[in-house]
Amino acid sequence: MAKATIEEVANLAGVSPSSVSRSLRDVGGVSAKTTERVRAAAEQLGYSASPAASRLATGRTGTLAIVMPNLTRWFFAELLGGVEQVVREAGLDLLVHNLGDTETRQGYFSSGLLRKRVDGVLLVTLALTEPEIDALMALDVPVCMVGTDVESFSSIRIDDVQSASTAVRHLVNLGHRRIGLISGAPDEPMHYTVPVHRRLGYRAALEAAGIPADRDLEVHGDFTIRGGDEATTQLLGQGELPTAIFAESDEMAFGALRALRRVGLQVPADISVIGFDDHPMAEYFDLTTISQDVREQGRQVAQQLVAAVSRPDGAPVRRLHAPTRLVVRGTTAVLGAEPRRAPSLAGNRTVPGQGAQHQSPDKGRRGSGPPALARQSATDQKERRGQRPLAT
Amino acid sequence: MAKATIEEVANLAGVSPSSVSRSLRDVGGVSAKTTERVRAAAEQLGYSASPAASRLATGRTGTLAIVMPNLTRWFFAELLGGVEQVVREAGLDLLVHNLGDTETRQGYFSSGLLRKRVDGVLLVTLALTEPEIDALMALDVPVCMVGTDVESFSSIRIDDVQSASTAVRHLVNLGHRRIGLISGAPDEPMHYTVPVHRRLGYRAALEAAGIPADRDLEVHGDFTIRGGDEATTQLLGQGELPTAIFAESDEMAFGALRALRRVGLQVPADISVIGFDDHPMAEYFDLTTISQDVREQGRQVAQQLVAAVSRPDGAPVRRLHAPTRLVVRGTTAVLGAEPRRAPSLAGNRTVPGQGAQHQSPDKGRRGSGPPALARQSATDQKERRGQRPLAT
DNA sequence: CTGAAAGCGCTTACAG
DNA sequence: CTGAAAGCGCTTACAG
Repeated sequence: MAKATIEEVANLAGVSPSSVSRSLRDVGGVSAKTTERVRAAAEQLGYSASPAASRLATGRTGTLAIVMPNLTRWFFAELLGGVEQVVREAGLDLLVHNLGDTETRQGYFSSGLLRKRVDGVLLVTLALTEPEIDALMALDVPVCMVGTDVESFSSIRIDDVQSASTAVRHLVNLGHRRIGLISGAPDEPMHYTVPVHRRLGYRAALEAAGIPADRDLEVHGDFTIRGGDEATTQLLGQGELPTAIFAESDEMAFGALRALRRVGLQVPADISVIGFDDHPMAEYFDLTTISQDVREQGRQVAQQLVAAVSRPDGAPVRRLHAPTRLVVRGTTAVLGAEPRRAPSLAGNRTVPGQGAQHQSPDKGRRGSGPPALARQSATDQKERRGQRPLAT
Repeated sequence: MAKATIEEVANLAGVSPSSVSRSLRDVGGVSAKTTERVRAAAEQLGYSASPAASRLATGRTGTLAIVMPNLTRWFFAELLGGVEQVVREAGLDLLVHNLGDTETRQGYFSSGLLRKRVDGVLLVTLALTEPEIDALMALDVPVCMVGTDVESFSSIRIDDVQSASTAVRHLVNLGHRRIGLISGAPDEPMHYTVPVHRRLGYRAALEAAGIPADRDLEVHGDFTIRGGDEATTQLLGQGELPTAIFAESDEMAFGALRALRRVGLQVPADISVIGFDDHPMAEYFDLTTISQDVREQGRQVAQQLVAAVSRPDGAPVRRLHAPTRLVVRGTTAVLGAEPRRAPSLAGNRTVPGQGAQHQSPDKGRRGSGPPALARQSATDQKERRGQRPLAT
């Protein structure tokens, strides 16, 4: 029953397969009466067209692929959630490919694993090499990217440089001048651009504030909790302590908080910490951070790809910037301020992190909390003034 | 070039399409010389067979689908990681379907979204209704399940009842008798069985210890941090305090820790907390918990499905049990023991949680830490003796 | 070992 | 509006 063919439906309805095909796809050119009869017959037989046969006949696969370097880390899982939703609602299939290790990536794009198999490809935080770009273009289908971009393809990404600058400027505005950086691994095989850009933002903000660079304050944390912990320990082990730390990801910031607690340093009384991402646990730790709506980025890039796929003439290359915003919580404070206050679970204040090209309609998680406390102070004012983008 | 057909390859190699097809698929019955010529021609043209055409001709799609109620929560992302790896290595495509909301689930299985589209289906923590089971069987392809099971399909799952009992027994063995339960939502639309089973295990362990049930000690936490926080607050607001809490997930345990800290209760000096899952953050919080290797479960069930798919005669139904183990960290202690020790980051002791049917070969994350400290004590001894499974 | 031919189940000009 | 026919690009008995 589940295996009914178009011919069986045609026989039952007393029409030709052509009419069945036309009726079921709503392409018009069929009388209402025929359509009705076909619908009934199809329903009765539980018929749905064989995707393989349709694909062969039309040349369109009705399938998109998302290619990611990781499936389990928060960013990637969240992004996948947004993408899947849009793709499903568009009635397309979504293939998931994980390029977790270098071997898998090696030759992946030229291997023909995608060839003739998908109508469009979504690349996530992959910095492409020239041969990889060529192989993708040879696929002759729309390609969109998240988190990175190249000349030929559409993309969506946050401005990592600006956003990192905003984070560091927040610390500077609080009076900090000795600010440590915990960066992701700079030389790993996937060529992530994120650590490079966030470091640039860090340095730019320092320079703009007239603070001389000190390479001893830049340590590596591998984007993990453990890495952040170890990097912080390294930071604390060398000469004069920093009064603030910027971690390029919240997970590294968590590690930093642990390392600081272990040696008895109070946050933010002794040292301020700011992260990046607004990971679900960031609120738990009352962590000041740069927030980005990853799920929304997934939705938007998926919409873009879905639209591109249905255009016979190639879609124009569009480069979207997703907004970020500074979320001030309890782990940052004025340099040398009075001892710690009681930890506050509510009361996040949010400030736009950069020129927002569009505003996310989804405020879900945050919106469900208690109303923000009004914590106005001179510090806040200073912070707000500091929000003008740096000329980078 | 990427669009070469089998005919073009045949022409270039000077053979028939039949020979090309046979050569490229290694089915034998072709001379070495022909194979060689075909390989060269295919390579030169960058040829790979059109999946749509192959599928139509063979009736096999080379595709598996994984159907999940959620993509972003840790458990699901981790499982997907394990599944994707095995499926990719088997040379099959993986389609991801998210049944996040009730509407999407409504009619999903009968909708024909899977029909003629996949060679096998993986269902994750979905408690199926009878109509859903029927619709799946009508698909006439192998179906495997994770976390739940039904008569007709193969599955892998941990023993939630036994494992929850192990958790509560751990508390009982430490002298606790007034033990609160933070359970997941019992009546949500997805019909998760996990909260039901873990609650059964909780009650069974209490009963086996001769501790009378007290329904006031059972509260709901929605499987989220916030839910765990609120549930704990509820628990603290009613009469005599519990001396220990079992949270049915680590995330709810995190929420509990936060609520306890907020009211100034010391863990474990004033109150013990045990979670469930061994979430990546559990180690961070030094949380005693029940550990399961979710990625390995994904690998195993994927292997099972891959094997079933390649068997023309249906594969036998097999029900695997994945092991769990009690991981004793710093949030549980003997009732009324001396005040808190310094928090320890290393030094987890692990004890088998239940009769392990197979042993996970992957000890990755845990193995990379510092060597375990020897923290032998009377408590440990008691705990070890307590590991015999309850007759549930 | 090799190839001609039929067939998989659709879609889509084309003719009426 | 409707249908016969060709074609999408493979695979696989079948005959040699």
